[in-house]
Amino acid sequence: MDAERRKTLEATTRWEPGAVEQRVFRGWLEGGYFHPPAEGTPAQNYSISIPPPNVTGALHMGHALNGSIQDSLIRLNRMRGRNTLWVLGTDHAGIATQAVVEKELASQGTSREELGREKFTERVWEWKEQYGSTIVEQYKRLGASCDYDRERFTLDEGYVKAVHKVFVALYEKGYIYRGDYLVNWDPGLGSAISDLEIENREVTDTLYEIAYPLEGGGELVVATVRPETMLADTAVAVNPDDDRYRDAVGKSANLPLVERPIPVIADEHVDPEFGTGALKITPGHDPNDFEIGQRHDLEAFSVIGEDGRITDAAPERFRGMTAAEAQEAVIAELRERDLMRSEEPYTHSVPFSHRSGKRIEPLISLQWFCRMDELAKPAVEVVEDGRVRIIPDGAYRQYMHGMETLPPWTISRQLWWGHRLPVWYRGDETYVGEEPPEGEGWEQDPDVLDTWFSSALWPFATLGWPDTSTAEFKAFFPTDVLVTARDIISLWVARMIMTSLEFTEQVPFSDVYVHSVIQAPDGRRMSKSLGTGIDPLDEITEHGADALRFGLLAMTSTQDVRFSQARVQQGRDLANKMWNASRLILLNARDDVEPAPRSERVEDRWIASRLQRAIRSVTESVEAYDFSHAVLDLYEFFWSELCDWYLEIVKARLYDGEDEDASATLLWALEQVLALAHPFMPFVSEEIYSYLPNARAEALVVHPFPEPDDSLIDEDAENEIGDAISLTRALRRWRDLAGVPVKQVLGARAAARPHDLVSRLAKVEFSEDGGEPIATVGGVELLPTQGVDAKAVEARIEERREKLRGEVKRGEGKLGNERFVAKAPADVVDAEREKLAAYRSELEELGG
RNA sequence: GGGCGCGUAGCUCAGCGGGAGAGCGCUCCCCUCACACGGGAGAGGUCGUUGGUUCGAUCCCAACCGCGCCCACCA
Repeated sequence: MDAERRKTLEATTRWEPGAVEQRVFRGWLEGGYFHPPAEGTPAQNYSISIPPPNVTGALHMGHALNGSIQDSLIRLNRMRGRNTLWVLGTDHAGIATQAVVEKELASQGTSREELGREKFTERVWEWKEQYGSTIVEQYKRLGASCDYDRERFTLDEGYVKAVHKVFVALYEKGYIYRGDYLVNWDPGLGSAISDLEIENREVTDTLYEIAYPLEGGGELVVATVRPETMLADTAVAVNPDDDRYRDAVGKSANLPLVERPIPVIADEHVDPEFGTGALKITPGHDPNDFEIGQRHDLEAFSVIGEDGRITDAAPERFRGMTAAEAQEAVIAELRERDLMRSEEPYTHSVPFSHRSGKRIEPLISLQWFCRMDELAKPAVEVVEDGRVRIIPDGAYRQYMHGMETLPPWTISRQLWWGHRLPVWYRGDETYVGEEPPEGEGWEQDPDVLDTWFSSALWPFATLGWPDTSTAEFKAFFPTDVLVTARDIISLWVARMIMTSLEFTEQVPFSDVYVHSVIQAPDGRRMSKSLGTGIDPLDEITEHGADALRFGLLAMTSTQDVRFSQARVQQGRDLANKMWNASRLILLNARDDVEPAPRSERVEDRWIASRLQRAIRSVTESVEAYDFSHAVLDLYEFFWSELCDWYLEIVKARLYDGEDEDASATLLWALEQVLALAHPFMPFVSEEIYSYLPNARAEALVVHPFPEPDDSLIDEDAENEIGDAISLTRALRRWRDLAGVPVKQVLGARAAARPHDLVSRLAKVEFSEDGGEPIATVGGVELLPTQGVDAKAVEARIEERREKLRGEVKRGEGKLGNERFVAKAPADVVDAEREKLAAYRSELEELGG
């Protein structure tokens, strides 16, 4: 180490992530470590495609956790020498992006309509060029080792080809079709949306009971919260087993206000217990009614149009009203004609658009759909037979559950930003093809595809598909693992599996790891609009990327978790600890020794052995996607075993400068533990690594990941040092309770002299001096010493005796139980006997 | 309504058949030449309730009480 760097190391007594992280990251980029050659086979290589963030997005806590996990896996495998690719890219996010740009236009006093479609999409592209890389830059701050030279976008040229090919192929198979069906109309967006983009909210409406006069006298009373939709009623349904209405079935009712006869039908769906047991059927505005209508061959039409106004299908006097106005008018007329039977407040859940937040208006609309059943079947099979593993179990069950019923997917959107449907019309003709049709007069369908349609192709479309001969596709597809959160299992994960099987005949990834959703500290959803969001970039600025990564990994589990600032601080503290422990080693170790575990001294064998166990447990945890234990085991080893014990033990030998073993062992252990930590805390570990003498690799990012070496496991050394640690702690406890000042050396005597470290760390001086001991701690007799508070000593001893009496009693009771001795496993009984014996002898040592 | 999961130290969470753990917080002592983002010592829990299985249950089973999520929605 040159003098300049040495000075820096000496002067920097705290890990200061800010400037260092940026510098280290530049070094990685310049080294080209994130940009693997497209060579080798998918089996040899390791690859992950990132769940593409929205171009409009900013890094939130979910991305930060998601990225931390993927980066840990990517770095681990890169260090294992595999050709490793983390595919980066962004999603064009139709609705979100269009909304952002429209907002910008509004502030400039213009609008999408004013610009026209072509100009508008140009503006969106401009916006994308200018701001689209924001989130990508934010991933860099997290330390994400994505391949920034292979960034993809769901609307780039090659990707468009993939989308068209898939659309056309599914159309030709008959899975994709166009038709008039009931869809979820989002009035805020002015577009149809899919079932998966809906959330249900509790709403209090008024439940109206309305009388429908029956043919030949009498009436049927139906209940509804949307009286205006009665204008589109095509039947009244009752349960076939409902005696009350047996006679009515088959008759016809007169639809009030419209004065149109509608049949009374019997259908299982009707719950006789609810309301009056009679249900008005409106196939044009209610999903259940739509189904019932299909079963009974009823006409389906909407009286509320896409513009939210009453259509010509309704009686003239209502036409052109908004739905709300129509509701008032309908209610007024019903009251006037004395057909309103009751009005009660009613709380129920109602669909709202995830996108615009507006209440969904189900209505009949001409849209494109994709049937899912055929695609779903193989996607269930590959998960059942283990070709795709979904971890943890809960997520597996959710996946399976979600696949049970898959209604057709509405794939067309009435937007301008996105993949335009490869569909052209001319008069009654429809042309579907990857290229525009020949001839005059064709008009392309104005709609674009649901963003998830293109996302569903992500793992293979990003690698060159439909061209399966690209080097990237051949080297990296299928990918290894998909890392995501629970909320998009059905929306995205399932569809990727479906399309991949359909078009590449391979699974897109062999593992799906589903991680926690991070909630706000108070347990609510973390969201900007609720004001509960915590910005990961603030955490990075304040505590460093390593701290945030550690914290998030330590938090995550198989269920949702609350964000814990304390865990991030724990990560920050660990980074600082790593930095400082390394300073101690690097500034004092000899640089003329070969880093290697030395076996002369028991404590050197001990740390080597403990390190192997740490490597094993950390490795096993990551491989099982148990990041929290991986990172906490690393913490425990580093802080407690390496720093608190080993460094304190070897310090003197290190300062001494003569001892080669201490330097060799320490430098070796440091290199190993830095490598072990690197996937999780890449910045500190890389920075420290740059100071190592005799470093094995040009950078830690490509240093071999440590593998546990069983030949270094030394149980004798572990026992010996373990005993010494226990004794040291017992002596320190005694000292504290007896009020002996920290600096006061205690005189002591022991039959078998304990390890030197006890003497030094517990400040005890062993001698052969005679004299009556004032206390016995773990076989060590403590001699009278200045500063001992005799009363405290006696109190403490009595306290211990009391505890021992209790333990002895407990042990005797247990062993006195014949059934325990007879039925419990022998080793359990033996252990109980040993414990009892130990307690008895210690109690005796303390004088009863 | 169906499915999944959770109730363990003041807080956030591990543990899941043989004597309760971590981080933070709290108390006491220490600015000891790597680190006060530090070191040493400690207090704190009838492991939601009630039954059951077992020699033994925080851990398995059942019921109940709270809480969360997902799916389907009885108008």
